[in-house]
Order: sequence, then structure tokens, then C-alpha cells
Amino acid sequence: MKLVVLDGNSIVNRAFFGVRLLTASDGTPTNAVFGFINILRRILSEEEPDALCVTFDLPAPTFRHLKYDGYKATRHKMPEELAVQMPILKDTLDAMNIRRYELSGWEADDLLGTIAARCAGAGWECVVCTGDRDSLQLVSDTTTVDLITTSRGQTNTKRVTPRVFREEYGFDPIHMIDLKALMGDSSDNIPGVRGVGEKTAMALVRLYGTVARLYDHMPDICQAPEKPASPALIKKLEEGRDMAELSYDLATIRCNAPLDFDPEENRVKPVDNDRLYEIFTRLEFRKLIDTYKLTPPVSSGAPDEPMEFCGECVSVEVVDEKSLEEFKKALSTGTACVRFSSDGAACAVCVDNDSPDAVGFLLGEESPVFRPALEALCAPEVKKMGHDIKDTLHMLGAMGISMEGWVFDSAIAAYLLDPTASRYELGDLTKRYCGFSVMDGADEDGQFSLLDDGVKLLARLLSEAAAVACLRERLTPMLRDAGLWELFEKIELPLCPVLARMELAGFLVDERALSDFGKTLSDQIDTLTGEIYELAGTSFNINSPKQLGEVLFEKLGLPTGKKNQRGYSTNVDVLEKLRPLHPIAGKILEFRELAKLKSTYADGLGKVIGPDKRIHTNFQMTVTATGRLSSTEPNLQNIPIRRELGGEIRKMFVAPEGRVLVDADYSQIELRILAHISGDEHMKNAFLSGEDIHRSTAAQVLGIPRSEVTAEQRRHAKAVNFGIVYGISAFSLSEDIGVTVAEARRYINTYMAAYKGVADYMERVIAEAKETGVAKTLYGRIRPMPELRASNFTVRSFGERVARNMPIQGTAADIMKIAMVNVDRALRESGLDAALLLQVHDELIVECREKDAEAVRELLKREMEGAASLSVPLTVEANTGRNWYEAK
DNA sequence: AAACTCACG
DNA sequence: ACGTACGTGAGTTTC
Repeated sequence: MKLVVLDGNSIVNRAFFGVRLLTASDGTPTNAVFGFINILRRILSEEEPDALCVTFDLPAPTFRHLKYDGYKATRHKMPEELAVQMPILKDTLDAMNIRRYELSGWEADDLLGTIAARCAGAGWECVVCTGDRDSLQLVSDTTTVDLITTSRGQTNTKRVTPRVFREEYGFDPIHMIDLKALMGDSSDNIPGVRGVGEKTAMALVRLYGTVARLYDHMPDICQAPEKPASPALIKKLEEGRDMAELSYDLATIRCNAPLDFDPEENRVKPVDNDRLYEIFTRLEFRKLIDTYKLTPPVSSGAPDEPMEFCGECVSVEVVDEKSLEEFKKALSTGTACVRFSSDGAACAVCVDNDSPDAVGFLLGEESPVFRPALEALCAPEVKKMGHDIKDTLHMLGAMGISMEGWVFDSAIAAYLLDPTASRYELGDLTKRYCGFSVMDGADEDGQFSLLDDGVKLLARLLSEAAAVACLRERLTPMLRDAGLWELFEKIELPLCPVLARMELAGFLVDERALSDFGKTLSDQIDTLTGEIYELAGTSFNINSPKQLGEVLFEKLGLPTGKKNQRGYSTNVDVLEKLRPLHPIAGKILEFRELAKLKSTYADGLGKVIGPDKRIHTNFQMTVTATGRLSSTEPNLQNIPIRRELGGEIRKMFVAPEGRVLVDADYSQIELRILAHISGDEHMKNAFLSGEDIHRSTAAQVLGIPRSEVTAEQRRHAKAVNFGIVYGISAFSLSEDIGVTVAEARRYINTYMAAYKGVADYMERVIAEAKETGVAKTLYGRIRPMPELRASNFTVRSFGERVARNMPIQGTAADIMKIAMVNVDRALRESGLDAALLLQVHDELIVECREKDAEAVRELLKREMEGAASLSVPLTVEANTGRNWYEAK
């Protein structure tokens, strides 16, 4: 049996100084706790102990002697950031079911020694983990010491056994005491013998072992075999005899602390899921939540008892020829929870109809009634619910099946209730809101393991289907109470099939042109690389910010700009400032531009072109905190456009022969929304009279006629308008438009004076978010805003900016989603051979036949402009082209 | 795995 | 005085 004991204070110090300062978003420092847990995990995986505990020094002064060493010496000035983490760490250990030992008046070393001794007495092996070499004297046949060192963020452990120790020191571990008695230890306030240093002490201990034996052999001692010690040394030793004996005492770790300890009581136990989840969530250790497979605790909203429906009393029917009719009949009695396996080859259906003996149905692809049963399920009058419906619809669509009549999606429901959560897994939600676990394939009872994999899969699917039914019951009233029901039912749910169709449609890409472009880029990158090496006078990895920084700021001696965690930044802003100073800056900027285009777009997109030559992105509905969509694998929402060369990429996104693309985008939708919700008369009037908003802003702020606004004044006004939407600060505005902070501040003040309605709104919206705890869009979408209550200035300021921005960005997202549902419906009703391909926040792209282009253009404009009726018009610009670049 | 950089709205 | 605009995703390097 093996027990590991951690020297808590020593390790938390290593962790604190070895891990860069991390903070949770409320400002709580977390690095020491984080580092401690990582060291703990490392030890556990390396040692695989049977038992585990941690010792701590109590902050009370020690009585045995006045000694301070290493971290103890700095204890009285333990940094505040570390001190506040100590109670958190102790809570964390408690939640992990790891025992802590602390004893007033006894130092960590003594506790470690005592624990090691008790282990030996009980026949246990003991491993002492510490960053402190003082504990090495404990090393014995039954005790090893794992020395923890941290350098450059890397944690290393060195296992010190008696053999390792002897190889390094040349004597037995217990004689560490004698060594210290002779040489002393300034950090531990052990005096030692005056005039005897490390070298002499080592030699003497190697020859005589103990201090006692050394003095027994006085005055004929040697410093090396055959070499008598000098008279001077003998004199020092004789004079220091009392000190040596005192030091011996001080250096000895006491192994007899009155500790209530039994290795058996420290056996490794599973962690307390709920407590640890709560702590890790608070500290924002999302990775660790995954690592420890923690699940949300059952919330107060969950029932005391798991619902019967989802428990064991579900009868299960595998649908076959005989039971197909029964299945169809059941579908009309309630709402069907539908759950497919990821490959679509199996499906579980569970009808939620309030009857006490609810029946679950299972469908397998190999069954002859698979298709007929699915068809019965497809009918719009059969009400259905699911988890991540868009995904299900995408899969069904690929099988040529279209399923209508959806009334609930548990992933979207949970997202709307809190769009800032990191995930919306069915199992987590079920545990949290319903209070029971979904079968996850883990062997929970002996019976389950006997089932074959196919049956296990079906059992899991049925369990998940039942979970969706429970979630609907729990979440529906919550959505209604939060005022989210209409958003859910009228916008999010109808959007699912639209997005599924868009994903299935995909965007045709000219593969040949893309790869040719990649080759051209390659050549240009090679040329640039040579030129950069030439200018630098050395070759290096230009992609490495570290190496690039060394070349620019050390070798070439160019002035440094912003700093970042790893040194000096080499980002565009910095390089732009260096451009006039050295030709290498421009070359690197050019290199960066080309390298980005090649790796992310030419090569990256090339890898995801399907066999149909089309790129099928994945639209995520439950990612953003504001209600926008996100696009992944690949991200088609960040295809280049702003720079000339980037535009080339858009030319590769094409329509097939005989077809065209129609691109429609909202003009200034966010500022129009701001004008509407703030009610600011000046801003509304600018939009009502169809003016150029940035020119109008410049004129209004500067108090000059619109006709006299210069290009630069308009550019500044545009930056201010953006800044207003984002939650402006004078500093950032000055950075952006290249004026002093004072000028930027003056500009903002003038703006706020000119647009009084906007200024009022900004105050109002923050106050409201503070009061209600959420930011809200025009359509009722919410975002929790705990940051507004933070005491930390930076965190709170961030919260205020978010409270200003979310209603604007989120309302724009709401309106776009409404438009998408309407556009999709109108296109399908029109009978035109046309389909939505892409949404890029304020822009929609449709592919249609060439001859229908004008009709589609008008349809898009009509539906998008009509998606919302605000106090200012929504205007849409729509164009047609053979490729995306042309159409935009 | 985290940091840096940069593409978009 | 604080630290510095909102929302995303991906590729590359570093530790």
C-alpha cells in the first residue's frame, strides 16, 4: 500500500510562482489553485497511490523555535493574490475528498515526518511530495521524496530514493541532519559551525556520518582519507561544538506530532461532483470540469424525485410489421421525442402523452419498417421534439427525408435561457434540470454490461429521448417566465430547417482556381522569405513571433511597441509603425498577408471541398452570447474582402453553369437599431431622410454643413459610430483613428452632446441591465450580466460595454433570423429554383437560375427589409454576380 | 493547451 | 487610477 502526502504550502508556492497570474472574470486570482491541481494530478498519475493527503502550515507562529525558511521567510508578506487563494484551495481539496492535516505549533516538515513515520509503522510505503529539500532527511526504505521543481511553467518531479540520494550526496539521507548541523542553513536560521561550509561539511559527513561520531574522533579527524584535518578546522569544530549540537536539534524533523492519523482513512476517494463542479465553475476551470467529468448539480428547479416517465417504468417496443400500426397510433396521442444515432441508422421515439405507461419505440435501419415508420413520423401533424434539431434535420436531409412539425428543442431552449454557457449537452441538461442521469454507455448496473452494443445504443437513445421529454416539461415554463417563448417558437425553431437546408446545399467552389491561387501565393511567399532573410541578415522562422521579435527588436534594434505575455508584440499595429523605419516591416506585413491567405483560405478551404465540389459549413445556433450564428468547419463568415488580394478568394466562390449568386446585405443595420431603440431624433432623422450616416454624424458633431465634411472627418465619424455600438472608450478611439486621447475624448463628448438621445439610452440600458441582471434585445433575447456586479473595475467596465452592445448586436441577429425564415419560405413558395447558401451576420447569399436573378433580388430585398418594422427604415442592397466577389 | 495573430461582421 | 471597443473561428508556434 502506498500513501502520497503533499507539502501543501510548498507546492502552492511553486504553483503560484510557476503559473502566470490567472483570474476568474470576477477578478479572483486562481493561478495557485490551478497549478496545485495540475501538480496533484501529475503526482496521482505518476505514483498511483492508494491513499492521499495534504499538510499545511498554520499561519500561527511556531513555538518550537523561531525559524523561517524559503516560503516561510516570506510568509508574513505572502502576496495578497496568493493569500486569497488559500481558503479556495482548501475548499477544493475538501470537495475532492482529500484529507488536510494542519496542527498549530507544528511545521509542515514535522507533519510530513510524522505521517511518513506512521505509514512505516502501519506497513505502508510513503511518498512525500514537496518543493523543499529540507524533507530529504526523511528518505528511507519506506519513504521516498518527490521533489517538485517548476521552471518556465514546466513542472518536473524528481523521485528521491535512498539510492538516488546516496549517488548525489555520498551518504545516507538521515545524515542530512548532520550536514545541516555542521554547515547551517541561513534560510532556516540554523547557525551550524562557524567557518564550516558546504564542502567541508560534505567531506566530514561522508567520512564520519554523524556529528557525534565526528566529535568522538576529535582531534584526529581527517578531511579525506589519508589527509588529516588542518589545525584551523579542528579549532573551529571545537569552538562550534555547542552550536553543532544545537543545530542538530534544530535540523531534525520531529516525527512525533500528536496527529490523529491513520493511512487507511486517507484512501483515495471519488470527488464530490456537486461541490467540485460549483468551485470549478466559479473559478472558470472549464477544462478541469471536463477532465474530472463533472456534471452540473441538480438545481433547485429540478424535482425531488426523478420523473417516473424517465425512470424504469417505460415499456419498450421494437417496431416491426406487427407493431407498425400501434406505433403510428401512438404518434397521434402526444408529442414524440425523437433521437437518432449519429449515423442515422437507429432511432428511438418516445411519446409524451401523460399516460402513466408511456411506451418507447425503437427503430433500426435494418428493419423492413424503418422507412415506413420514419415516414409516419415525418408528417407535420405529428408533433415532435428533439435535442439539436438542426443537426437531426441535416442528417435526415442527407437521407432524403424532410421532417416537419417540431415543437421543442432542448439545446436551443437551454441556450436561450443562458447563452453564455459553454455547452448544452443533453446529459448535462438532464442532470441539471430533471435530476437524473441519462444512460451514457457506462456500466451502471451489472445487467447493462451483458447487453450487446446494438441494444446498448438503442437503450441509450431511448433514455435520451425520454430526457428530452422531461426537459420540455421543465424548460417550457422557464422560457415563458423569461419572456423567451415567442423568440423560441417563432424564430429559433423555424430557423432550424432553414439552416439544415443551407448546410446541405453548400457553396460551389472553383477548386482549380483555388489551388492555382495557392501555388501563386507559395511562389510569392518564397520570394518574400528570401528578401526578409536578406534584410535581416539571417534566416529564421518568420511565422514565429518570438524569433521575429528577436530579429526586429534585438538584431535590428527597432523600437518596440506593445508588450504581450511572451515579450514584445509583432502584430500589424506594431509593424505598421515600423514601416517608415525599416524596409523589412513592409515585407513582413506582406508575408503575413500572403501566409494567412494561403494557410487559412487557399489550403484550408481546399481541404474541405466535398465530392460535390461544394463547401458545406456548419452553422452553430448555440454558441454566441448575443444570438448571432457562428460558422465552423470551415468558417465561411470570415472569408476575406477588406484587402484587394483577399477579394480573390471570394472570386472562387461561384455559381454553377447557368446559375448566379444574389447577395443582399443590410445597410447600417446596427446603427439603425440604435436609432430605433434610443429614439434619438437626430439619428432617426438622418436615416429617415436617407442620408449617409457617417457624413451626417460628422456634420452634426462638428456643427458644419454636410457638404463641407472632408473625407478624414467622415472617417473619424465612422470610427466613432462603430465605437458607440461597441461601448466606446477614448483610448481605443484614439488608437483607432490616430489622434490623441484628449482629442478622442473631446470628440466623444461632443458626440454625446449632439446625440442626447443616444447618451441617455446608454445610461438607461446599463442601469436596467444592472437591475435585472440581464441585457435584452428588442425581441426579448437575454444575456446574463454578472460582470456588472463585479468589484473589479476592469471586469465591471467590460460588463458595461457588453450591456451597451448586446441589445444592438443581438437585435440585429434577431432581425436577420426572422428575415432568413421569411426568405426561405418565400423562395420555396415562389417555386423558383433558388436556395439560400450563406448568412454572414448582415448578409444573405442565394443561388438561383440566371433568369430568376431579378425576381430573387426583389424577393430578398422585400423580405429582408420587411423583417422588422422600426421607426427608421431598414434598407437592403442586393446584387447579382457569377461569383461572390461580383455579387457583393 | 495556451498564446499570438488575423480573417470577418 | 484602473486598462482599453462588441461578437466570432482557424492556423501556427510555444511551453
